[in-house]
Amino acid sequence: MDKTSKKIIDAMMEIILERGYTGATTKDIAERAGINECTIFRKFKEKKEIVIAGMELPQYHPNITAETFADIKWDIESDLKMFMENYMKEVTPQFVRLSIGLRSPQIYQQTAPLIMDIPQTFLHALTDYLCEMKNKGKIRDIDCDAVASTVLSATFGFTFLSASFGNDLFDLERVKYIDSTVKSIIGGIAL
Amino acid sequence: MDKTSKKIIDAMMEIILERGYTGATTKDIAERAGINECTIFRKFKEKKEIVIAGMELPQYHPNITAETFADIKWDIESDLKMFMENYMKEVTPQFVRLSIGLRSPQIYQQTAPLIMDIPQTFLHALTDYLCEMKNKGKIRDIDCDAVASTVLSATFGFTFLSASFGNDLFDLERVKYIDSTVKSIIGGIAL
DNA sequence: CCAAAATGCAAGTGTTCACTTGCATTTATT
DNA sequence: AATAAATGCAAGTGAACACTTGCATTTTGG
Repeated sequence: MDKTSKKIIDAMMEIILERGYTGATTKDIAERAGINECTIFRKFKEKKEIVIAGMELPQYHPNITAETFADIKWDIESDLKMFMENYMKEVTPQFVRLSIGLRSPQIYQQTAPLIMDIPQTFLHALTDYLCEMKNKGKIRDIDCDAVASTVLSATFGFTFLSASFGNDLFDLERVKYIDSTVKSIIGGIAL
Repeated sequence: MDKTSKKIIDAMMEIILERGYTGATTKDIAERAGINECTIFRKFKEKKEIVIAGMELPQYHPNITAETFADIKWDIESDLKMFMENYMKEVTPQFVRLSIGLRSPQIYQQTAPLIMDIPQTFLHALTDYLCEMKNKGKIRDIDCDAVASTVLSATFGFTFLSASFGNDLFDLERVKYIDSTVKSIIGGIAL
């Protein structure tokens, strides 16, 4: 990846964050990248391609793979926390806001698979983990798919709502949220 | 609200669902509404106004108020289910997809408060409920804010992810998800 | 039936946008 | 130093878009 292309991608991503995909005009991109507008089209066939190329950079594509959740201790509390923490470490508020911009209908077809990949990886890893824990007899006889869905939704939901509405909605730190969520799901809130 | 304005709003909302706000051109809107383009501007000062007017219609604005969650039985299991079910009844997949379109930067400033209002109402109602349950000695001595945040996130997360990715992500019915989530949070999954 | 209001129709305006072209200049490679 | 590749510059193109105007026609309400 040459420097010029990188500058173009960076500028595009910055502006998508601020004003969305359609709000990112090639003129603006060129200005922010400090290059000439026509250079954009020497590097990329069309505007769309900038985003697609950008999403392939690790910088703009949270590195969530099976290995992200490999540090398992076979202790349900610390492991669930690890799952949630490692997800939130990769899926930053900035990426969430960016991914909203990447949902622009003009590019969604191309970006959707890459966006969906993240929850999917989380879900599979967690489901596998819970099943193993069940087999080991370390947790109750639960529906692993369903519980994994709950943890994913709780993790994604908090991440998304925090990124969208900031402290206007939640009056709660990430660490405290994870701690409380894990405790509830493990120990329950009933008497 | 006269019939013509309603037709314009309906057409606009339909197209936003399909192609987003910027993808909804006034020409398209007029065509789908079966009226002339210039009529749009006789009814609305500018394109933005169509969306704003639309969001004030109950049809396009989930009716989530304190009363939505008023049917409390003071039984933690059925009440939590009620909270989640009533949220999901109002916040349909269609509204979620629409609300993604309503995040277009050109209109987000106006639409954001109306969108944020929904999780906020849920959160307040649930926090109040949990505190009362705690005072009644019907649940453990939990952090009500934190647990309410977990339930909101789990509810919103599932709704949003389902609406976004459909069955490609979750292989799970709404009812089953709610049931499993509530059971986990109440009873825990630990031995 | 009549007047007023609403809508249609057709044409147009000015702007913005993605994308192009031809040529001059800079930068990198050998 | 010579050559080739990358970039700048300036101007432009054609299309699409939000929004307008003037006038004819239809619909509505008293």
